[in-house]
Amino acid sequence: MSDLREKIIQTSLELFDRYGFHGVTVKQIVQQTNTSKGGFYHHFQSKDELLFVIHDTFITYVLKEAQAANVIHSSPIPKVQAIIQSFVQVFDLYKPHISVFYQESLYLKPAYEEEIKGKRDEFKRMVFNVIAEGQESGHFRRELPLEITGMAILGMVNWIYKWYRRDGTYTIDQIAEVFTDLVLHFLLPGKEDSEYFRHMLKVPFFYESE
Amino acid sequence: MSDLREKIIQTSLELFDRYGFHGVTVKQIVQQTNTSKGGFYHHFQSKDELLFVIHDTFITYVLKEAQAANVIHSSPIPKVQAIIQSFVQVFDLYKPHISVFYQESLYLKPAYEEEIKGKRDEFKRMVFNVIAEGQESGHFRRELPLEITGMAILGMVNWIYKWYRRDGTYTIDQIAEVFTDLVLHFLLPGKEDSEYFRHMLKVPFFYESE
DNA sequence: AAATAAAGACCGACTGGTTGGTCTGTTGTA
DNA sequence: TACAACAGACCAACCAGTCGGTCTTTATTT
Repeated sequence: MSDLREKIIQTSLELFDRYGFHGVTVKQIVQQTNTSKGGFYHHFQSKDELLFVIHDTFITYVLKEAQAANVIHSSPIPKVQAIIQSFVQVFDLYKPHISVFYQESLYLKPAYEEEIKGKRDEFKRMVFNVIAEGQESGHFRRELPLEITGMAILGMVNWIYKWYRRDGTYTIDQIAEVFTDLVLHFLLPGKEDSEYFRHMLKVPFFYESE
Repeated sequence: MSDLREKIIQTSLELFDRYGFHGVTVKQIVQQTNTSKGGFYHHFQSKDELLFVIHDTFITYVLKEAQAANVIHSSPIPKVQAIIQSFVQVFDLYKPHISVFYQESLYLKPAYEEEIKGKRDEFKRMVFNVIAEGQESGHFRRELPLEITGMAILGMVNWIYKWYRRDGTYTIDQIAEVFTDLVLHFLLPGKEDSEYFRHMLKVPFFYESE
């Protein structure tokens, strides 16, 4: 495959990450890449297609990782660990992709958007399934509403793109460890929750009273 | 104060929420609002100022709420409860504002950006402080790295704007209850952690071995 | 109270600069 | 010779913002 194509993607990624998709012109991209409009449009049908390609390479990768983690393990607990682990680590590998993914997905043309949405939903479904399995098998707290708990997990991980820096205090692996710890702490049933309930004004709605 | 100004903001909010800041032209805004370019630019210096106003009304509100919650309670646990509660509820009140806030903040002009950043950082600092207090007083697990834990909480809550719908399965109050439960479950030391550690491959780096 | 002045609110045709994309080439190479 | 890879001048569309002007409300003077 062409060398220029990859170079254009890399350059665009850096520019989009800093200035946003709409803050970068095709002219800027080709100048920064040392090529021309002709070069650009030889490899991409449009600026929108470039946006799609960036989205797609990222979500495809994440999906594959999750599927792998899902197959390797059988018990819900290691599954959750593996999925969170690999999911968090993606933010080190694909940070610029991810920024674009979450900031600019609104601007994907309908045809592109549909394809991305399909893969994104499949990933979400996988995460939810693992939690549901754990609840059914009794490993995880049954009283937790699946939807809310699942989105809480996706949220805390996804948000990483807003604050993670390679030269920050903690490595991506350390972050993954802490996140796994946090998630397991609220998923696993813990003894009597007396200490917890003592500080609550009322019993939360989702606790089965029986 | 003028009625038109508010009407413009409301219309813009709906349009930005659906099509993004760059997907909406001033012309569209004034047509949808039944006014004119003149009407628009009489109330706003620029399209960018409108973007700033939306950012500012939201973050100012959140900050005030957090400060109130901070003052009312003295013990860390009710503080955390109150802050999460009010923070989550904001997503019902200000959903479109928040979408714009997180999707388009990249496009704020430097002067505007600085002002927003100041308030946003102050809010973040407050959340972190509450956790730190709880750790010092022994209410919360000391081994958790403040930075990562804090960002996990901010992440799970902030992400709500991506999935919350008023006509969804759960009300915003129910979501707030579950989130409070999740957070307290990973903050509070409770359960001896044997059940948890049994499933870990190794002791996480942040556990003080003492 | 009437007349007049001044200020504020709003209108909409117009513009200057920008931008994604095109098109006609040119170069290298198999 | 044929074709892919790239160059770069060019264009039509679009868009934020302007500006001279109108209408309405408020303030000031007579």
